[in-house]
Amino acid sequence: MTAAQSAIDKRRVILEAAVRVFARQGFHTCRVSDIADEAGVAYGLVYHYFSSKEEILDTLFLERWDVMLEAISEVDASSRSPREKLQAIAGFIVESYRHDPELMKVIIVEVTRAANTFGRTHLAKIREAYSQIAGIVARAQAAGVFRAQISPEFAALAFYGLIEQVLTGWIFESDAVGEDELERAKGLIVETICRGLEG
Amino acid sequence: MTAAQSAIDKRRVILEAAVRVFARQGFHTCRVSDIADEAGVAYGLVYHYFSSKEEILDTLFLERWDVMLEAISEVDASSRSPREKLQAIAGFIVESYRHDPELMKVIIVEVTRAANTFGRTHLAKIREAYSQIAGIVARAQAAGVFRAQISPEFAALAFYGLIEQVLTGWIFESDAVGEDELERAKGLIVETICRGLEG
Amino acid sequence: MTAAQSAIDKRRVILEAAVRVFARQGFHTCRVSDIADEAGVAYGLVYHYFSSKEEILDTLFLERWDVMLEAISEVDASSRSPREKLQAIAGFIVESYRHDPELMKVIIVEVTRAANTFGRTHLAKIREAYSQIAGIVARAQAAGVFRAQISPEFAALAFYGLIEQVLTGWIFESDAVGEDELERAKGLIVETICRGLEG
Amino acid sequence: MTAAQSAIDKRRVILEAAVRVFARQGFHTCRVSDIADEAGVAYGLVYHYFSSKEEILDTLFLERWDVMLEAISEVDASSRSPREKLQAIAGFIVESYRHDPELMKVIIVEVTRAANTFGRTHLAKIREAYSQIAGIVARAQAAGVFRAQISPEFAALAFYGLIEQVLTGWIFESDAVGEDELERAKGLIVETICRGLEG
DNA sequence: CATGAATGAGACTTCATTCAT
DNA sequence: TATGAATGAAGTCTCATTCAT
Repeated sequence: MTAAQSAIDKRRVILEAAVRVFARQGFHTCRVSDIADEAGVAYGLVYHYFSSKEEILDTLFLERWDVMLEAISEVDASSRSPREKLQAIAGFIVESYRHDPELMKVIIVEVTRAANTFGRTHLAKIREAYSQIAGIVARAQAAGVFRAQISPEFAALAFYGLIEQVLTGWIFESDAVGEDELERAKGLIVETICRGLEG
Repeated sequence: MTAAQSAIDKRRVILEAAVRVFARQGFHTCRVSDIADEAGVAYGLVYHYFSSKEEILDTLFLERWDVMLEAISEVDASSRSPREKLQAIAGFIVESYRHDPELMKVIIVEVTRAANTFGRTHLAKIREAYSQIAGIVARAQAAGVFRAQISPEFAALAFYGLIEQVLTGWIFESDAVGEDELERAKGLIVETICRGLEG
Repeated sequence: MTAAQSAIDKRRVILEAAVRVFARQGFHTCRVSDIADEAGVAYGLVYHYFSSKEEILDTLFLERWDVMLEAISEVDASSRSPREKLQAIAGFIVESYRHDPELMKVIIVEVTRAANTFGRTHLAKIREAYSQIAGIVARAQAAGVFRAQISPEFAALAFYGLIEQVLTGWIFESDAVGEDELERAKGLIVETICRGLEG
Repeated sequence: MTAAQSAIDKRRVILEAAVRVFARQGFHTCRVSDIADEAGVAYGLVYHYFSSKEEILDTLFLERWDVMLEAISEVDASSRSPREKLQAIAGFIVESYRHDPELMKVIIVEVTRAANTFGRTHLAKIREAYSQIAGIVARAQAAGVFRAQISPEFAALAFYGLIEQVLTGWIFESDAVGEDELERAKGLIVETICRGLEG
């Protein structure tokens, strides 16, 4: 292993430690030293790789959010039906939670729902996701597959708000969420948003 | 004015000042002295009426949330159709925002979306609202008006998540929200949740 | 009962409440409002009768200490033998503790042993007691009843230090002190100081 | 000098500064910033080494008290006569005062005589000293060197109370205590407690 | 790269005391 | 006399960040 690789590794070790610490204690409650301890590195090293505690959270958010934006783009570019596209997006987010619940908890609880602090900072980035979803809806409406009564922007808010609320529910449920519940939710999200309660 | 009234007034003055300060600066960013200054009272008087900064926020939340829970109960007890009930609830919340946007901002941003701090504290209270909404859905399903595919709990999350996301959007929109947009949203919320995008 | 008597009573009620509160919580730890609550009077009334929290303690100490100084004077003026005089003084102090342990606790713990704060304030008054005792010893030495090797001032410190340590031991013993132990101590104090351990 | 040594030094510098500040202003009256200023270090460094102002006092007390307990143990283990043992203990304490009067002032005034606060915290530790002294007396009684009339526990209280009162007298005497007075006291303490005033 | 000692601004909370009624 | 609301100064502790080694 080269020295450069080691450096990259340490940076990654700190990021992964930060996920666990943020998930456990919350961004505001934890101290930088908690992250250093969890990573098993010295106090000051965190500041060698990141300029502030905030930058760590920013990095975690942006890395993951970009992955999601790309996933949404790919979905949108595919030849699926509108409903299948929403299905794929919901599925991707639920899978993200299944794969790394701690990271998703941090991103939702500390960023997208922390509307006044980090949410505000990343508002533009968050809205990119809404825009893409709105684009899917808009084209579905143009194609006559979705009705035009509900504006694409409103639809995007509704779709994303629903997903976020479901994830938040899981995050703060005392019990771990079962595999089958995760699987079922994927379908229900889209069923609800596309067909409604009255069905 | 009696002394007792004056006391109640000062307490109210502090609460209303806190709404403005929390809305403007955020709960964590503001200092207790900011609240005292905004209320035009001495520092210590805040602690005469409240045991901590947290208790002020708790008070604001509980006062307002109880009003909402009662409103939901009344709606539920009425003889409206399920859809009209959801319509009335969405309408009530939107009206709350129209009437006092700063208070609603504080409650949503600092409590219900601050999932890790105050949201956690008031989880049980917040879930009471979900439960009542779920009850409306459940009875609608039993009556065959709503389809049974989507569980009442999931439906409640979806309904409330949608509303919260719309309000959050308004809260962080740079422009003030127009009267007609508020009015239109009341209908769209229920239309979306009941009929879906495909409608 | 006249109005003037009522006023005197209230003052006394506050003093007696203060004894209980000081004994229970300590002078520094208790708040003026604790005293008011214990006395069943309004907050501000305490300041009607006393200019400060300190003055309450001063009053308690001076009232009781003057009684003791007078008792010592009377003993000294009597025609008893030196040893009987010391015996009478030790007996008086032990009886004071038996009669009102809370008041004695306050005076010892919060004043005479609080050497840096109130002890300092009342140093002169406390030394009056030492002086009187030293006088008894000095005259006993002049009369050849006590040996001259130990200076009267040193003897007074020894005598009073012994008594105070015994009382302090009782005060912080978890169990209440038995009647017979109190009675026995009266004799032991003087036996120890007059005859020594080697006897 | 290594970094580790430097760290230890700073901790010691703070402790020694605390002794001077506590002796001069008293524990409750001084501020943590006074200690930092006296030590010539930044405010926060005090909290780097100690978790609270209390812990500083605790450390000072325990360090010194343990030295004394050990000295008493050594004395007790020696082959001296009972009276010589008491003489050695009294001598050790008086020497402690001669060597570092400020530290002794802090320990007596702020801990052993602060019966309601730190004295209470360290009651068990303080009583260890009484117990050891009582042990010396008990064995002297068993050997027939001391008379059995006075219980060992009472004798220990008397002995320690006498010493503490003498030291307290010195501490609050306006003039510094002369070398010869210190020397003379060593003998008088034991002479008084062993032979009594009547001699 | 790595360490962790050192810095110091900042905020909450307490509570003795005053004063209008 | 009596009340208790109102005042505001003061002090502890936290912790992000810097820096010498």
